[in-house]
Amino acid sequence: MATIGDVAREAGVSRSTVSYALSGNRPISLETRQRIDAAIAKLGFTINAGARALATSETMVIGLLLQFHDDEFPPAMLQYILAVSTAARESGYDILMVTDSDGPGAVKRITSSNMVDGVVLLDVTHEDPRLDALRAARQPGALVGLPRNTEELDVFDLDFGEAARILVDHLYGLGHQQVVLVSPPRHVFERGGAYGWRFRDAAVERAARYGMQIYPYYGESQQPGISRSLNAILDARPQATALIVHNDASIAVLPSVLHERGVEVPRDLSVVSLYSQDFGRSFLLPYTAVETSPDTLGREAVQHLVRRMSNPDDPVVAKFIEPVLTIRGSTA
Amino acid sequence: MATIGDVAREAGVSRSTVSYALSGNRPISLETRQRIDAAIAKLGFTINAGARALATSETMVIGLLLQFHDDEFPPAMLQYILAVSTAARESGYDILMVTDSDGPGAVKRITSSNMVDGVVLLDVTHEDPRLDALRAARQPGALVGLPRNTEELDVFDLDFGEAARILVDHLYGLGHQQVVLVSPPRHVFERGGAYGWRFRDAAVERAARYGMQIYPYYGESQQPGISRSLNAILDARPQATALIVHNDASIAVLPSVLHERGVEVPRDLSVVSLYSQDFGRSFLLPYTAVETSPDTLGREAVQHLVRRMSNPDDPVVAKFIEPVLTIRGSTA
DNA sequence: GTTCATCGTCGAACCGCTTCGATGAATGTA
DNA sequence: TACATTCATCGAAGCGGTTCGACGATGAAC
Repeated sequence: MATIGDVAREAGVSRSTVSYALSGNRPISLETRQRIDAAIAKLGFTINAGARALATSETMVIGLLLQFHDDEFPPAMLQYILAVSTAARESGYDILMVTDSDGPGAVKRITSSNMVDGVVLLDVTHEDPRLDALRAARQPGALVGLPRNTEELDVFDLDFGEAARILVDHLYGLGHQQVVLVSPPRHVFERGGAYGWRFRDAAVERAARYGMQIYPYYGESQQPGISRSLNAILDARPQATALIVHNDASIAVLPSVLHERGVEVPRDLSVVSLYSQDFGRSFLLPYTAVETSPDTLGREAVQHLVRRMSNPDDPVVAKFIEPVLTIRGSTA
Repeated sequence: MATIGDVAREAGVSRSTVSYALSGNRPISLETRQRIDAAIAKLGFTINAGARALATSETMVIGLLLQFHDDEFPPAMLQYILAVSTAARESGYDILMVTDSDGPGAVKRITSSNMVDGVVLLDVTHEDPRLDALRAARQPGALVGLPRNTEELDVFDLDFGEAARILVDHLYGLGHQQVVLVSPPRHVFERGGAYGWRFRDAAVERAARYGMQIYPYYGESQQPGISRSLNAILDARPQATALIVHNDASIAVLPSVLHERGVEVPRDLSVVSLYSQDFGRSFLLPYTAVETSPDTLGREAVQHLVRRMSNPDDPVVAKFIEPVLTIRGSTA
């Protein structure tokens, strides 16, 4: 493999000159630059990323930390992964994807060994054990999901409270008085997935203000439990005229459950939910829903992370992206 | 950040001694080792991965190359990603996940800059343009998916031909004579996704041998086209008594399509397919199917890759994992 | 015709770690 | 007692880059 030294020799200049030509950090005469370019082409030289990282203390790699919990619906996660990866590449970074079950250990490992310049944490919980490790790290981080303590950390999430209010308002506007809410599985709440209660509490509060009846339930995450629980919920509340589903796994199977029950939307039941456009397309979900925008979220997280790498002392940001309602005609 | 030099000073030994203590490459006296351990603990030293990589020419990182095509069903891909990531970590490697739309460029970039010790290519096509880049690389690669030319390359895939034969045999054994086959979308074939025709050709050949009628169709990859095409296919072949679905997107929506048509499985129609257990669980698929084993495949690919890194001259391997039929009672 | 910048280039030091060869001490052998 | 081994450690060189300070050559300013 050709090194910068080989290029230098071939071009008849010093190594530092080649380096400057490569980085553009100092002026180089046109003629020298051309000789260097020719040498690079001739030798097929590519800069050694590791050596550059050692010299510059910049790896141009971002760590992406995620875990697959049993209580989560994998397809939903993929959209974040892809968004982060794409956004990173646009900023010149590569992605080191880490799925260790030991989250804090993984954060520690990749930060303290200097494998990455920064870290994106997906699916952050209320008391996320990874955060201490992240705070102790030299590298900055960006969180997707809202922890209890956001000190020193940049967080990005959907405004679930507002999402809930938008959906409740929408149903209230149509005259619904009895509403069932399907939340994420109980286990998500226990784990500290704050989006669960942020949404639920806001929905309950808003419904109460309107004098609506709202009946919250936990969903399930694995078949056949998902269908079973949906059926049980619907059986339990026959008088409800609307359903709010805040759970990817449940919404994905809802069409077949409703079909099986002979329930027609929106004639017999109005349905609203939260999911991304892509997710809805994969599963043919025809419901009026708040867009969860994993692509925007992933991209924002990466962009802010990259910015913070160069400006470590910028004020911390907490960005809650605004939920947008997409009307798909599943309410009446 | 503490370096190995700091540790050496703290422990009162030379840097090389610390290095040997860390790697175990030379004997170190118990007493010295303890002093070094104490120093490491006191300073919170972690080895710098970049520097080590530069010195050893081993990054302990594996590149994972994948792309999301519009004609693919994203949830299926995730299982491979997870399997590769987990297996890699078990062997002490991290994963650099690259989703560039320019596949060959991505391979070139991460290999020639020495960012990785090896590469796993997912979803390899018949004439995959990434293979030339891979062959030109110093690092070995492992392919998931079967290209036309496997020279110099280790490949891993399901034995799709055998899978087709197993399914056809199964249907034939039950007395079916008219069978509809839903293949991957046409676009997958055009792109060179060989699993499409490997399966189809074997199924057709086998059916012919038995004197069965088999009607192959392309599926679709995006809703609402998936449901529409399934309906069109079923309309076109009312006399068929069995359905073979070789397409993740189609099988995922099949339950609701059949339900909508009032078709009961297996009373009105027998259905067999190919998908992994996890996939089936996410989507509650009740069909007798061949297990696609993405976890086995991903793990095998990584393990062989790791082996090849240390033994570059081992003979090339092409491993086709044996399809296993899981009976779920969707045939009669 | 000096003096000063500016431009383009070079050499050397450094980033943090590994590894080779050398060295001195301890041990075993004749 | 002398010599050969083995053990534990050290110093220096090297991995492939970047960057700082210096320096000669130009050209501009006075």
